[in-house]
Parts: sequence; structure tokens; C-alpha cells
Amino acid sequence: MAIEASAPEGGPPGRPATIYTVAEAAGVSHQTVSRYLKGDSLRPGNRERVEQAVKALDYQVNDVAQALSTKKSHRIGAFVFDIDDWAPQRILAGAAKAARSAGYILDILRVDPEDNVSLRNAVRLMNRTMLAGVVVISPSDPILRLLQLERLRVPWVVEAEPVLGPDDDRALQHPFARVVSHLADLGHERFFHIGGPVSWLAERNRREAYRQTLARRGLTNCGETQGLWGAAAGYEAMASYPHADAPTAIVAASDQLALGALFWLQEHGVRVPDDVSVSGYDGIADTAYYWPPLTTVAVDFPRMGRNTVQALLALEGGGGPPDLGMPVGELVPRASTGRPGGGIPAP
Amino acid sequence: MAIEASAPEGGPPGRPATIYTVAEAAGVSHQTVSRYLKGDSLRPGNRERVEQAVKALDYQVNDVAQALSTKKSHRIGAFVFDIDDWAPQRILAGAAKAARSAGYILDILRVDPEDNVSLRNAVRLMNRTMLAGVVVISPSDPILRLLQLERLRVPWVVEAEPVLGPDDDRALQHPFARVVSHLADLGHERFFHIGGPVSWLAERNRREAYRQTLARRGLTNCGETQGLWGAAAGYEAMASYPHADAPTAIVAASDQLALGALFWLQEHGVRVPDDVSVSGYDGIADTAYYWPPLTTVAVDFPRMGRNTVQALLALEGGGGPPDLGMPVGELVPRASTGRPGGGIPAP
DNA sequence: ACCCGGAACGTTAGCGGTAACGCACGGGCT
DNA sequence: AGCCCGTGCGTTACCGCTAACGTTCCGGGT
Repeated sequence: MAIEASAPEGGPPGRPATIYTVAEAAGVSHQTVSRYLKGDSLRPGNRERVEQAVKALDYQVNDVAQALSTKKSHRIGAFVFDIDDWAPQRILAGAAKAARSAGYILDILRVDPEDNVSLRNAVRLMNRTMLAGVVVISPSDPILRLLQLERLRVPWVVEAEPVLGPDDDRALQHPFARVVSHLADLGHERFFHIGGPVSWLAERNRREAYRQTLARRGLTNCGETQGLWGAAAGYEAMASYPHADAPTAIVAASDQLALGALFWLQEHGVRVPDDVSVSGYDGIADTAYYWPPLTTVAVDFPRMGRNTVQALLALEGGGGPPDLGMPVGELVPRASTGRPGGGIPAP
Repeated sequence: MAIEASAPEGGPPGRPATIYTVAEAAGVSHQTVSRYLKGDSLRPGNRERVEQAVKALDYQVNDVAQALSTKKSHRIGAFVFDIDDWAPQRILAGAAKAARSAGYILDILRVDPEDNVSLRNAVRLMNRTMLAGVVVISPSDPILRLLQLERLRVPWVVEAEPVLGPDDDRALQHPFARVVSHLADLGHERFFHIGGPVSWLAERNRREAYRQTLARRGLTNCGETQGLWGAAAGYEAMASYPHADAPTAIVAASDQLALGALFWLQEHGVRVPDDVSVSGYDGIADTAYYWPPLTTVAVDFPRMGRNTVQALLALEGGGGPPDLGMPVGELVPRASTGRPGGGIPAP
């Protein structure tokens, strides 16, 4: 990469203006300038002159000095672990946007989920910088446990769904239940679940939604797998599955898992959805162009990020630990699901 | 999302330790503590006692105060525009990692490429925070032009490839040339290029590599399109193409564009690679599971991010505007490319 | 024994903001 | 007229760190 670079290029003033230089230019005390910035009432004459001076000198407040003085910066830290996955990505985007519109910058700190030295360092880094708070984006359980050991000196909020136990019938309202219901409505009775890593709360909830929906409607669970989120894991799940139970519906916990499954099916000459139906989850944009187009659930991940940031800011305001409810998602029915077929033909 | 939250929970000390509290605990002056932290030489006795005190009080330097005093924070800002695309994503990951390992935090600022008020705000935000510098990740031309108008008061570096004009035969070394050569080697003579937005330098260079490679080898360019990066644009390009010229090789400027093209071909019963070959570019992981698996170029995007950050830090050190050369990428031949077929059959 | 110089350390003054206090001024009340 | 209180403003201190300068102390050279 060639690189175009630019030195600072001093603007009109040799050095950036401060409230003192502005005060001098306006013929008032620096405190009056501070008040002006805060929006306090000034005598009309002064107000105007300060305003002029601010404009003339192109004054901009120094966040660093402000933070030192108020002991609170306009920054929110975000811990992210699997930044390459689609869902965390989108959550982060939502969080960043919400933070920005509340006047904060979101500092993203990618932490290696394997390496707990990295986490320790990240915590120390956050502690040094007088953050207003920290949001933790979709951590797995081990991460969360580690995090509790470290002394994070600022308020923090974990972005996480409510924990849905086997007795908690809110699981039936989880968006993941929608896609299972959709398949049930089409007449499917034999299901197979390709799951993600069970150390993720999000995965366990999807699984719970899957189980409860099957149970509620008297359908058969032909099996569940677990593994990573990517396409490779989806392929692997299909390859290692003992096909004796002949499910007609394959319900994947992510779109990428579904892609891997689709690939295996293509490879083995299984027709989708004629022989088996396949569904994904997440709603990544490309799924419309998979072959066949993938039925999925478009989850509003940005909303989760937004809610988390807002919860953090509310925590400042003195609210208790907030509960913002379930993920929100919409079924996107496409060609990969249809009426039940004969299942995967014997080789 | 339910949210687990945690208040700060005062650690051992009611408030975080400062160099003054450490100094008092160690029976020295705060300046001695500062020197200890800087690594200056101390009398053995003092050194030990300061070390003890630091440990006992769990002292961590306050970056904010340090930044105010030195007028330089350990932060680098990153402007990103299309954070949803894969390439900027990976570049950013590389940049973040490089920044971290140099002791900096990368502040990511997503800017809406359409909205120049957003850019203006972002610049103001960066100016307020005493950043060590700013990297601009793969901007399109209009962005770059706007950016030059704003007064960014810190050093900044744009991540960008060298500009490859029609006369510059370095284009033949661009990784994009690899995939074109690969197809030529297979015997293809008639090519069609599905391009991205020409306002992107990265796109123009790919296009130039495409053209020069064809020219050099005496092959036929049956057409070029331009549009967005996503699968929808790839599909659209195929749909609107007048197929009179009957290319046998379709060369897409991104994997997602290729996915859209594959979809259109499937939809129209065109066999890949038997009738036409299709290639992508970028090397996103899922391409191995497209149907058929997509030939692509795995580009080392993180490297670009890393280089950009290092260039910025070098700029501080007083180096001139650095040139770090071309993108680096490796051909990944897969099943979507093969010997030339009959082209797209007439409908 | 004297002087000199450098190492180690303390003191003071900033960096650019905010917060707390105090003072002058003016209008409404008794 | 005298008192009180609220408003607008200036002065001073402080946030936690670094930089510049001053002081002390010690060893070596003559």
C-alpha cells in the first residue's frame, strides 16, 4: 500500500485554542468561557463576545482535560471476543452508533478469547483511561468468569440474553422458535439441530428454544450437534451424523453453519428442499444468494448493542441492573425450506 | 437481552492510587515515583520501596493525566466508512492488533460515507481527544476529498494502494492479476469483469490489473460493470449483461459479487465451471462452501492495516511519507474455475 | 583539605479543563 | 431608606501527570 500522509499543518493559530486564549480574546475570565460552553446564562454583551472569540479561534474543548477534571471521559469501552463473527459485528455496530448519538466514543478492544493474559491486559488498559463504562459484547462463559476475577474499576454491562432454563417457557418466544415453528407448520416432524458452541449463552438459548418448540408440538428431535459457528463446522456436523433417524428438517444455529450443511447436501446429491429442508439463523445478507436461498431469521443485532449501551448509561443515572428482554428477529422464509421430503436418501 | 451489570465495587483503596499516594506510602516524592515508572535509575533502597508500594496499592498510571501533560495520548483514531464490508473489517483488525502491540488503543470511528456532516463531526471528535494520529481505512475518493478540507489537527495516514495508471505495469503484479492469469492459463480467452464502485481506488486498481493482464496476453475483454460490492450487485451485473459476446470466464472484483453471479448462473441453468468459470477476490472464509467452491484470491488485509499503523507511528518518528507497496494475496484455485466451456447457452 | 561535577531526589510550575468560593451589583421587599 | 437575596463574574484550587529547576550528597582530582 502506498500511503498518503499529512503532517498536522498548523491552522490559523500556532497551537489549538484553550479557554484561556478564548477568554483573553473576549476580554473575560476563563471561567466565563467555561460557563458559556456549559450553557449557563451570561450577560448578552459577554455572550456575544465569547461566541465571536470561540469562532474566530476555532476553539474546541479538550476532552482529555475535561476528563481529568471531571473524572469521567466521554468514552465507553467495548470488549469483543469473536469480532470476526457476524453477530458480534452487528451488535458492535449498533453499540457504536448508540454511543455516538449519546455523545460517546466507543473504544473497541478485541480480546483473544483463548488468552487470558490478553484479557488481563485489556482490563488494565481500560482502567487506565477513565472510561465512563464498559460493555461486554456476547462473551462465552469462561470469558465472563475470568472477567469477574479482574478488577474492572468502571461500571460495566454484559450484553446477554436472559438465561432460559428448561422450565422457562419464554424460550417459545425466542426468535429461534420461529424458524422451528415455520418448519413444523410445513409439516415436518423429524428435526436435526446443528448447534454452535454451548459455552455461548446465545447458543444455549437457541437450543432451548429448539427443544421446547419440538416438545410443545410433539415433534421428534433426531439429534443435536455442537461446534464452532462457521461453515466448516456445519459441514462437519453433516458428515459425522449417523443418518439412521432420517430427519426431514435441518435447523442450524447460524447461517454459516447452514451454508456448510447445504454444501454437504449438494455434494451428496441431496435435493433441498425436496429431500430435506434447511434453515439458518442470524439473517446475514448473503443468504439470499445461497443456493437455494436460505430460510433464516433476521435478528436485530444492532438493537442489542444499542440496548446494552443505553443500559450502561442508565446505570450511571442510578438505575438498577436493567433487563431489556429477548432478542428480536423476523422469519425470512425462502426456498431452502418446503414441505417434508423423503429425508436424506441412503447412499 | 437481560443484562448483567456490575457497579465499580471499590477495590482495596477507596479511590484508585495516584503517584502521590504511592509516593507517600513509599516515603519518597511523587517525582521519584514518576521516575521509577519511566525506568530512570533510583537508589536501590528507594526502588524497592516504590515497587512495593505500587504493588500494594495496585497503582496504574492514569492515561488521561499523562496525555494532558505530554500532549500526546496512546490512542490512534481510525476512520472507517464501509465497516460492513469484509475487506475494511479485516484491515481494521490488522490495524487494531498492530496498534495494541505498539502500546496504543485504536479508536474506531465509523463514518457514514454519504453524510458529510457525520465526517465533520468525526473530525471534530478526533481533534478533541489529543490522538497520537489517525489512520483512514480504505476511503473512497469523495471521502478523501472531504477529509482534506477538514482541519485534522493530528498526523494522519491513508491506507491505500499505489495508484496504478494504464502505463504502470506494476498492475501486472497486483494480486488481482493472479486470478486473471490463472484463467488465461486454463485456456480462457473471453473475459467479463464484474467490478465494484469505481470511486474506490482498490477497485480501479483491480480493474487496471484485469485490463493489463488481458492486454499483455492478447485476450478479449467482453465487458466490465461497476456497482456496489455486495452479492445483489453481482446478480444485477449478470442480469443486465448483453450476453452476445459469450465470455467463458467471469472475473468478479469481490467474493460477494461472485456469489451473486453464481446465483444468477444457477438460476439460469448455466453450469459452473463446465459452461463458464467464475472467480472471486478477497478470500473470505465461506467461499470454500459456496457451490461450486469459489476460486478466489486470499488477500492479506490485516497486513495492510498493520502497515498503515506502522507508517503512522513512523511518521511521528520523523520519517517521510512511506510507501509500503502493493497488496499481498495468494491465489486459491477451487472448483469454480476450469477449462473454457461453451459460455452461457442462449436462452 | 578544597573544589567541582554529576547522580539522586525534592519542589514548583504547568497541561486545560471544572468546582467552589467570594464579591459587586441591582431589584424587590419591609 | 435599609435589608436581603439572586445573578453574573472573577479568583483560586484541584484533577494526576510530566518537565524544569534547585538542592543535597558523594566521590575524584589536585
